Amino acid sequence: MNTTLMHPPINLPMHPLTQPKGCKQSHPQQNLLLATLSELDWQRWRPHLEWIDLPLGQVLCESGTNPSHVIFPTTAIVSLVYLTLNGASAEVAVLGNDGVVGLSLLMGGSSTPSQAVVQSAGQGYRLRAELVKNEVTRGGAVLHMLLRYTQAMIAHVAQTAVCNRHHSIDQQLARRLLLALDRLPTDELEMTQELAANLLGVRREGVTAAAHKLQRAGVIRYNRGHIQVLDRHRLEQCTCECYGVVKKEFNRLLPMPLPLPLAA
Amino acid sequence: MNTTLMHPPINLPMHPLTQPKGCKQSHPQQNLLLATLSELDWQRWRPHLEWIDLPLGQVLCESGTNPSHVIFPTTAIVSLVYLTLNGASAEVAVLGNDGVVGLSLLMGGSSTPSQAVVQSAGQGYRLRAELVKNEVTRGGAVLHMLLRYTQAMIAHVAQTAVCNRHHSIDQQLARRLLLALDRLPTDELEMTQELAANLLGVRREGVTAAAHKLQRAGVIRYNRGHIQVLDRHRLEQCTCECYGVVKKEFNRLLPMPLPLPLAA
DNA sequence: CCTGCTTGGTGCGTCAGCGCACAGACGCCA
DNA sequence: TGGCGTCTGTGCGCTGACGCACCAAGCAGG
Repeated sequence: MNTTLMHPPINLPMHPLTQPKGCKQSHPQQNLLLATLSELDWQRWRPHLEWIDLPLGQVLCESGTNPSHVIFPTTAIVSLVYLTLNGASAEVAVLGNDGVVGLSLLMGGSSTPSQAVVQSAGQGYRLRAELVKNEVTRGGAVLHMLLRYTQAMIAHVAQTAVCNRHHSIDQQLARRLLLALDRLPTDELEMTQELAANLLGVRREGVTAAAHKLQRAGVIRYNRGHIQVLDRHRLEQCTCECYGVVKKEFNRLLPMPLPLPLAA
Repeated sequence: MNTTLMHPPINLPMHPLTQPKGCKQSHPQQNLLLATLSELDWQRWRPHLEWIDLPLGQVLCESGTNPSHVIFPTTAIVSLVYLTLNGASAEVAVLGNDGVVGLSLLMGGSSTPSQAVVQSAGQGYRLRAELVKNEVTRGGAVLHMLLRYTQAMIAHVAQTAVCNRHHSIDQQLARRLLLALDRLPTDELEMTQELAANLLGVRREGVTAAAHKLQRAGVIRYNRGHIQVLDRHRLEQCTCECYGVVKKEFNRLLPMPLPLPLAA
C-alpha cells in the first residue's frame, strides 16, 4: 500500500540559487502570497529568498522533524499527507503558488505530524526559519497575511474532512483534479491513478472507475499518468461543493493582488 | 437529517457577569490557554473577561457571520461543525477547557465556514474581538500561545480528515467519547446516539451498533442520552491512533502549566 | 392512568468501496 | 524488434455503512 506516494526520498538539496528573471527587481507574482508583500517588506525579504527546484516526489518536510525553511512554491504543487499506522495515507491539503509550506514554523511549534511531498515538479522560493519567526514578532502586515492564509488552510483541511466523510470517489477525484488544475498554468497534469488513489486514500481500482466515467463523459482524457482536462466547466459540475467552498474562502481571505500576470 | 445537531438556536445572551470565585485574583486554571498567561498579561485581560453560561445547543458562531467575541470555555464543550448542501453534517474538531472558540478573529478573516455549537453545557469566559486583534499586533507571548494552539487545532482537524477516511464507526465513536471525556471533570457525559451520529456524520443505527458493542464489552454504560465510561483504558484500546496522535500534539504544543488543579 | 414524545433496537434490501487476482496495453530501452 | 516494467481494465466475492420501516422502552405531562 501507498508505495507510489513518495518517489525517491531525496533530502533538501542545496541547489545553486538560480535567480529567476522576475526576482531581480519586481515582485514575484509567481507566488500569490509573496505578491501581496508591500514594496518595503519585499525589499527586506528579497536578499534572503532562495530560488530552488522542487523535483517530483521530494519530501519537503518529514513528519515529526523540524523544517529549516519555509517554501513558497511558484510552479510546483505540494501535498500535505498524513500516514496511518497500517500504512494507509490521506492527503489533507494541496498547495501551490497560492501557499507556503512550513506553516508550523510560523506557528512556533516546529514539527508537524504531516508530511509535505512534491506532487508536481516545479520551482519555488525558500526562506530560512529564523526569518519567518522574526516576522511573527514584528507583528506587521506579513504576519497578518500569513495568518489569513492559515485560516484559509484550516478551512481547506476541514472541508477535506467533510468530503472524506460524505462524498463519492467520483466527486473527490474531480475535486482533486481541479485543485491541481488551479495551481498549474496548463490544463494538463501528470498523475497516475495509483498516485491519485494514495492521495485520496482509496483503492486504485476506485480511481480507475471514476476516471473512466470522466473520460467517457468527455471531461478528461488520460493516458498512462498523463491527464488532460478537456472541459473544465463540466469537471466542476462533477465535483461536490467542497471545491467551491474552499476556493471561495481562499479568494475571500487572500484577494488577488491587482492584475495578475499568470492565468488564474 | 441532522435535526438534533443544534437545539434551540438561541443567540448570544448578555448574561449577568457572575464572576466565578477563581477569577478575582488568581489565574483561571479552568481554561488551560488562559492559564498559560503571564501574570502581566493576565492582569491586562482580567477586566475584559466576561463569565458566561454556555447552554446546550447554543450556536456560538454561525457559519459565515462575524463573531463579536472569542470564548474560552471552562466547563463547556464546543463542536466545530461543517454542514453540507444536502443537509448532512460533520464535526471537524472538539474543544473545551483546552481551547478557544473564534480563532478566525485572531486570524483576521472574521467569519469561517464552520459553525461552533455547544455540545455540553457549561461556562466560559468571553473577550471582545477588538482586544484579541490588538493582541495579534502586539506580537507578544499571548500571540505565540494562540499560534501554538492554532497549530494543534490544524493537527486535530487534519487527523479528523484521516480518521473519516480510514477508520470504522466503532473506532470513531470511541475516539469521540474520549475527546469529550478529556474535557469533562467526570466520567459521564450527556449525548444521545442521534447526536453522536450527526457529529460523526454517520447513521444513527451505526452508532447504536457501535455503542452496543462497547456496552457489551463493559467499557461504557448508556441510557437515554446518558453515557458513563466504565473503563477508560479499554476505551482507548478500542479507538484508532488518531486520538493519541492529536493528544500528543496538544501536549507537545501546549504543555500543562505547572501543577494543574483540575483532573487532566 | 393514559398519551405522546424521545430514545434506542432490529431487520430487511441495497450499494459503494475493498481486497485480490489477473489480463491487456502502452512505452521505453536494449 | 522483442522484452520488461509500469499503468490501466476487469471480474469476482466480501463487508461496512446506508436508507427505510417499524417496534419497544423509558420518561414527562396532563
